[in-house]
Amino acid sequence: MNRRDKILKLIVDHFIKTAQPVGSQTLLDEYHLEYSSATIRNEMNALEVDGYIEKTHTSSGRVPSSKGYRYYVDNLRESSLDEEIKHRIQTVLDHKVQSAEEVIKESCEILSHMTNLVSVVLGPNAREEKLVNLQIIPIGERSATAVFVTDTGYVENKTFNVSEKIKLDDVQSCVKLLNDRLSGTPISELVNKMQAIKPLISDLIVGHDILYQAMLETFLRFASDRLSMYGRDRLLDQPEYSKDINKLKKMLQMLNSPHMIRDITEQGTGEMTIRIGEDDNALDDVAIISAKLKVPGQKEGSIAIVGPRRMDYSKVIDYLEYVVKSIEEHFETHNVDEQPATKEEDEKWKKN
Amino acid sequence: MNRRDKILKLIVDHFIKTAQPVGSQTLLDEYHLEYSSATIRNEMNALEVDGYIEKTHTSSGRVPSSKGYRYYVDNLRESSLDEEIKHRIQTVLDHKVQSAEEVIKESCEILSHMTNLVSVVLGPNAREEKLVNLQIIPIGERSATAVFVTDTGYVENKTFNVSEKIKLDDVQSCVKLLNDRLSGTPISELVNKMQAIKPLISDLIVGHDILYQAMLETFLRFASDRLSMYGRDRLLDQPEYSKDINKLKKMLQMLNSPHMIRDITEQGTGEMTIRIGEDDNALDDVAIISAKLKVPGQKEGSIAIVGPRRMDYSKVIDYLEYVVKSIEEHFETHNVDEQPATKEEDEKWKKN
DNA sequence: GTTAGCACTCAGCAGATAAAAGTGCTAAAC
DNA sequence: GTTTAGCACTTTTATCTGCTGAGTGCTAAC
Repeated sequence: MNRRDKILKLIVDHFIKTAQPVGSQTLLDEYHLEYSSATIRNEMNALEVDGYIEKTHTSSGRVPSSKGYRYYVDNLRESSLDEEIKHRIQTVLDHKVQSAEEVIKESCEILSHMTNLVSVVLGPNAREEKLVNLQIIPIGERSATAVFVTDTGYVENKTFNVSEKIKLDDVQSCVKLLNDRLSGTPISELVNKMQAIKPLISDLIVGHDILYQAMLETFLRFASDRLSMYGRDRLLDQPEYSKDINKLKKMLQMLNSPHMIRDITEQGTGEMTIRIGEDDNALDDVAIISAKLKVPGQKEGSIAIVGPRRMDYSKVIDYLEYVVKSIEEHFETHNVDEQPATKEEDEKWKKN
Repeated sequence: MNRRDKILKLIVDHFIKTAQPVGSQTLLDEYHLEYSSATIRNEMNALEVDGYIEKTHTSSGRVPSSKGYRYYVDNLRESSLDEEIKHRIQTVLDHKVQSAEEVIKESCEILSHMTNLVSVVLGPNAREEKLVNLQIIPIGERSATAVFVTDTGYVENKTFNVSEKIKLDDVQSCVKLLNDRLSGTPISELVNKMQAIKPLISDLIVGHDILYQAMLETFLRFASDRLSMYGRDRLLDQPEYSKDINKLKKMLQMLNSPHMIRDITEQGTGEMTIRIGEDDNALDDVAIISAKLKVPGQKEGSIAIVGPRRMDYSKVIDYLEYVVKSIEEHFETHNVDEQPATKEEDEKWKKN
């Protein structure tokens, strides 16, 4: 590894650990480098010019930029799998009586616990679920129910109040428009598409915002029904959030937002997608590491780790990869429903 | 209402609204009282001597004490039911297709939303559920599973690792002790009883803390399976928590703790129990308003509102009462399974 | 190309000071 | 015997000031 890369790696490593901007002297003191702080400063300057690191103010230490993290993830990180995660996951898998759902749940809890980040699961089946039909049914003078039906037969509904009287014909044409445009849309794309349609609805009908809002909320409920999160409270232990409640609020909002389902689902080409928020982006100071999860007999699901950009990528990526692989292998080789006990296990039970 | 009460009421009212200590001048300015600030000060002094209000420091305004809140709740508050909550709950109840569980869920979401506090439900059936049997089953050299079974047939298990080898005999006698002592215990009392037994176990077995911890965690999972919470994130909007993350952490911890189930369940004589934390108490700066919920055909459940002591008691109590009563009446008069449509409703459907 | 040295920047912290919001007490007014 | 005006006193909070430490960038020498 060349010197510049080495320095970038150390900066990212150190910042991940301390959450403090890192300076040339600190780096020298901490890692006993064989060149002077001035040299490091020169390299840092170059790294900054190229956009890998940033300063928080003119005379501060450096902080990795989004680009810097990206480069780190792609080229600099070293793998880090320890025995503990292996052992804990193995314990879960050894425990035969559990369903796939339970195994996934427990694994994600371990994942969250060991990374101190939030883990999110989009259950199998849900990833490719499509909207089939949408209805708005008046159930009184001033209230109506929005109903969503998906191709897996799932129904979600939400009753809402309308403040003014809305014309039934308008509602009908609005529903027709929505069905024409949205039928067959996978739920992961639904929010995007709905946003695109919004102006069309607003032309069509008075009080469109109430209608639109209601549908969005129905969808939100719909989404959160198939999205499980573990370890949300652990965010409080991350210094970026414990020092700035507003950041925490923003983070929680985004975890609850209907866009979450898309962010988890939207995969790159590989098995694992690493999304690092850009400063100008909605993701902001957030990183999402998500992986596909294939369990035989079920459609594809996803597991993701969500946290601040300053996360231990090496650890998170390797842990997540290990967990997903372990679960997949487990369910490929074992048949969940009829579980033949191994000789070894038989003996243990007899001892009892 | 005598003058002292009036002043106490205003202090509590104002503090609930602003979360700031309230002084004599503020009170005068804000509420145009017909006596001077000096008189108010005298009364405040008396109220402080009697323990209804406190100072945060020598020359600060006053803050209601636990006793003050209590008195306020019992004697001073005025009922406050607005149309909005009635309307929103009614909308939920009008929507006939929903099960009791769904109705309760939606109502609690409304409750949380309109009070900006957390609402907690202990589902019907769960309140009187009793532990029947407890087992610890070794499933390998270094791991074991704790299993809980209740009288409703519910089973919860948790696999855990042991760091040292624990003798099987010890485990057995430990399990026996636990079963002897705990069988038939309602889940609400389980944590208390377990705590009492802890020293006995520690005499009995090496590595007892791991075992005890595992059982506690099993129970925690058990408890959280039957406890639903709504609006946890709204705590962030309460100034007491948005200014002091540690308080927030403590609050979340207590919401997650296995004691929660007891705090929600432990009822006084009436339908509604109002628990206001004492300073020296574990509840600390927390108030819990909980109500029994009886739905025909199911055992008793509970709905509770949890938040900082500084909460709008008038609103919370009346809202909660209204919601519980509405749900109960709804399920008393309506048979959920076969729903005869009223004439009025018939017509609405035909119009469609 | 590397590094020692130096001038410069800026956040953060410690005091100092002043203002604001309170209290308690006393003595006069009602 | 209350009530209240007035005043001295206390404490928090905000603002300014100066100082320190961690950092940078640049230049000149190695």
